[in-house]
Parts: sequence; C-alpha cells; structure tokens
Amino acid sequence: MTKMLRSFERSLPMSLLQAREAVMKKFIPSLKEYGLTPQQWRVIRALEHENGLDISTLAERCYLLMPSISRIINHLGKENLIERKAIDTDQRRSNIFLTTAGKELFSKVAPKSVERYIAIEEKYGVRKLELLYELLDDLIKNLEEE
Amino acid sequence: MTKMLRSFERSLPMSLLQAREAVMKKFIPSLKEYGLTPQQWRVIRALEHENGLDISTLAERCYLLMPSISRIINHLGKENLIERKAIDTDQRRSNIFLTTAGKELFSKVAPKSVERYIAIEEKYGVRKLELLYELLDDLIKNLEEE
DNA sequence: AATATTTAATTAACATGTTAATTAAATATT
DNA sequence: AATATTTAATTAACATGTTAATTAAATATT
Repeated sequence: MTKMLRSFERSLPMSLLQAREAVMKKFIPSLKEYGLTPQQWRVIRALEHENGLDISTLAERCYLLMPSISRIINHLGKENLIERKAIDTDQRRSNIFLTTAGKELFSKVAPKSVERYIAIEEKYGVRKLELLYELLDDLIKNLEEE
Repeated sequence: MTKMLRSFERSLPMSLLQAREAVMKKFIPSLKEYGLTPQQWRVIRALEHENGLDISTLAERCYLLMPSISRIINHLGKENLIERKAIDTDQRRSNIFLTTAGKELFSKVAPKSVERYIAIEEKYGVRKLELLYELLDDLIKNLEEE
C-alpha cells in the first residue's frame, strides 16, 4: 500500500496552529484590555528592548512582514505610542521610538504577560517547556537549511 | 530581582508561529501551483476524508472560524470544486460535497503533500516529530483545561 | 555627470483571523 | 397557536498575512 496522507487530525501545521491559538488565548484578553493586538504588542516589546530601531529591523525582530509592520507603525503612531524620527544620512529610513505613553503602556501590560507565562510554566512544567522550545528551534533550523 | 519578561527572542507564541511558518513554506508552493491557499486545502482534505459534512462540522475539523469557512466554501463553490446540497429537515444547514473536479484536484495535490511530509520526517527524524506532536497535544490540552 | 540598479518603505489587491451584528429557520415556552 | 429563545450561517468591520507593484532615495555603473 502506498504511503497515505497523514491522518487529517494530526498534520504538523495544524498542530502548531492549534498550539499557538491555545497559547494566544491566554494572552489576548489582557492585551485587549488595552486595545492591543498581539502583533502591536510584539512591536512595543521589541522597542522596549531596544528603542529607536528602524522599520526593517523591527520587522525581523517581530517576525512580521514589511507591509504588516508598516501598517502597525502607522497605527501605533496615530495613538501616540510611538514616534518616528527621520535619519539624516538616509532619508528613506527612520528610527522608531516608544513615546512616554508607549512606555507607560508597556509597564502596565508587561506584568500581566509575565503572570501568564509563569502560570503556563507551572502548570505545563518548565522542563517540558524547555524541551518544546528546543524541538521547535531545531525544527525551524532544519527546515530552513535547504 | 523580579521575574523578567521572557527574553524577546523566545516567547512561546512566536516560536510556534515561526515553526508553523517554516513548515508552511514547504507546502505552500505546491498548493499555489493549483491556486489553493492552505486553508482551502484543509477544507478539501476534510471533505475527501468525509464527504458531505455541514459547514459547522467542517469549521471544527479544519480549525477555522465560521466566517472564514463561510467565505472559503463560497469561493470553492464558485470554482466548482465543491457543491452544496440543502438538507430537507433543516433549511438552515447544507451538506458540502466535493465535485468530480474537486476530487481530481485532491488526487493531484495529495501526492506532493505526502512527499513533503516524508522529506520532513526523514530529515528531522520520525521520533523527534512524534515527540513534538506529543508535547504540542499535551500543551493544548493543558491550556484548554481551565 | 547621467543613467541604471539597488534598497527601504508604502500601497494595492486579495485571503484569512477575529469579534459583533444580522438573518432566517428550528425549537422551546407560555 | 403566538411569542421567545436558540441555532446555523452570513455579513460587517477592522487587523494581519501574503505577493506584487510602486515610490523615492541611495548607491553603482558607464
């Protein structure tokens, strides 16, 4: 008998999708309290980690595509959470900075995020979580090799 | 020192996202040859597995939300890959069937999908893959408990 | 220096994700 | 039987994912 298509219930992309959605469900409510999407939150976290990044670098760090980050930057700008400053030596690029309001928002949301992580770590187990990270990183590297 | 936010590079949702995207990149090209998105392909697979499902059941099986599946069904219907038949006993619902064209498309795409799986299994290792599935399923169950 | 090429970012076009509102039919309640 | 409630599916509105096209500035080439 020829090899069959993996049973419908256990395709790898779908398992990963399900897992991601299950995790996200824990984080989304606290983000939504502050009117943030997970992607917007990623951008804010990246800027808190290193302020003043340019848009291309932000895209890399947040694993977002340029069109998405472009829209997000625009959106966060309108809400005065970030600010863009043109770069003298290259007029195409600009550096993005968290505003005071942006930093305040971060400090409000971050503790709730930490809470969730700790809850997941405790319930699921730190070791299993570490193992999962390893397997995922390994899979990513493996797939990106060729 | 208080517990910090997990370092920006290793958040669980982002690792899962990355892994999913890396896997998807292997499958998307062959789907695109036939003008299919991953979601449309999931629906076709679900119907090949069990023809004549109603839309709500399809949504569950494919892990899609009702609005998404509604649009996808509509789209696939326009391309004559599926057909809807009203249910006599309940006019709100309808059963969705793969057409001959839909079945043909499945039989063209499926082998390529199988190829990719086998390639991933061989390169990454069947055992690690099984372990990954276990960890993911476990995580999903764990998170959905409360 | 003028032209061609490359690069950073945006815009366009379409699909899906997500929550809320809406519609129409089925079922439950009084 | 008339009304209220529930259920299945669609529609609306907005954000993001994805690929291709476009714009403007920087760099390379002739």
